[in-house]
Amino acid sequence: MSDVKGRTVFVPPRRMRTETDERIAGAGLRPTAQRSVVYGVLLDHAKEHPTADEIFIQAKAEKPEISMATVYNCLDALVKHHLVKQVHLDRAATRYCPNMDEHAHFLCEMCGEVTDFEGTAKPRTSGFRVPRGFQVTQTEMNMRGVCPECASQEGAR
Amino acid sequence: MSDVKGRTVFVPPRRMRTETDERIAGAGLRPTAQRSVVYGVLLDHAKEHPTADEIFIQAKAEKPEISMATVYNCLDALVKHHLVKQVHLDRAATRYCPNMDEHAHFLCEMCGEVTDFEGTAKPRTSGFRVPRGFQVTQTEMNMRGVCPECASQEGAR
DNA sequence: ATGCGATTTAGAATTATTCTAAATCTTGAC
DNA sequence: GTCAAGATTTAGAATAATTCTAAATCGCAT
Repeated sequence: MSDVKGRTVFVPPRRMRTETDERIAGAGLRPTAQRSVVYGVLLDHAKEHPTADEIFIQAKAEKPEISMATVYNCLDALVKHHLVKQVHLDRAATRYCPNMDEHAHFLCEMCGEVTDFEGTAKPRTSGFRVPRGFQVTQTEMNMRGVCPECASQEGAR
Repeated sequence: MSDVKGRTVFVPPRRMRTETDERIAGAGLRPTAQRSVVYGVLLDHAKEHPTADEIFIQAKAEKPEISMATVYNCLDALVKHHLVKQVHLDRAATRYCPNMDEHAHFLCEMCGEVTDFEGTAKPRTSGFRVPRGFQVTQTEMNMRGVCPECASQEGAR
């Protein structure tokens, strides 16, 4: 491993390039190049809550051989290992979210953008009665309405 | 309108048979036979949160000429007029819920059953920060875990 | 070096849903 | 009541997202 002048240079194997691989490995998954790219793309675009399709396009830019099936495989693996959440707000394509802190999702019904709202909802304090015997392992709060950008456009008309 | 003996008999037109039509009309929709059947089926099976497919099968039993497209049309109309809610808990077929009281949905990850949990979650008190400028018109709380039946089966093994 | 299970891949298959265009129904004007 | 106009329904085709399949490839453990 050396450059043209003969000096030894550290060329990190793609698989160790970033923190992504450590997180993938830490979750008990083999950190393959594809998983790394997919997770990386998702982390870079967390705000946008991209769909598999959108992730595929970005991933392809970094790694042209990647296939759609692999994007789905990787996303499934990441979801199973709790690095990523699926977001289902309507019947449109599933969106993916790498923010594992508890938060709500807000869907703007005018522009379709999804925004994270920070906070937590303990089943107990949320205002819902959890009947005896039900074991709740995950809660998810979704809201819909109009985002500030769309609201101001509305007002302007 | 009379029976074989010549006596006058009240044969209610299908469209006025039940309260369903009044509710449909009340929501500003023309109460057609199909809408009535679809809404009726949904009300009768509210607990099961049926899919369009399941509703189609039941509706077909009552009205054999009904088509799948019509079931979708009717459901869309009912949703638009706030008589029915769509439930999207995962990528599986959309489920429909005629319970318009605020409530949470619980999905059992073992058997797939959906259960309603009563309660309310005001966006403000829910524990989530709604940033200034966002207008929230609807909130929905979803939980997942194990239902009592599945939990006891688990324990028994 | 070699074999084995895990992963990736292209493309086919599936599934839920939406679209299309024609037929039918309903309503309101006359 | 009759008729036109618009709404609704219908069968079937089309679409979109996802899953499946079987073969190729990878990468670790021997």
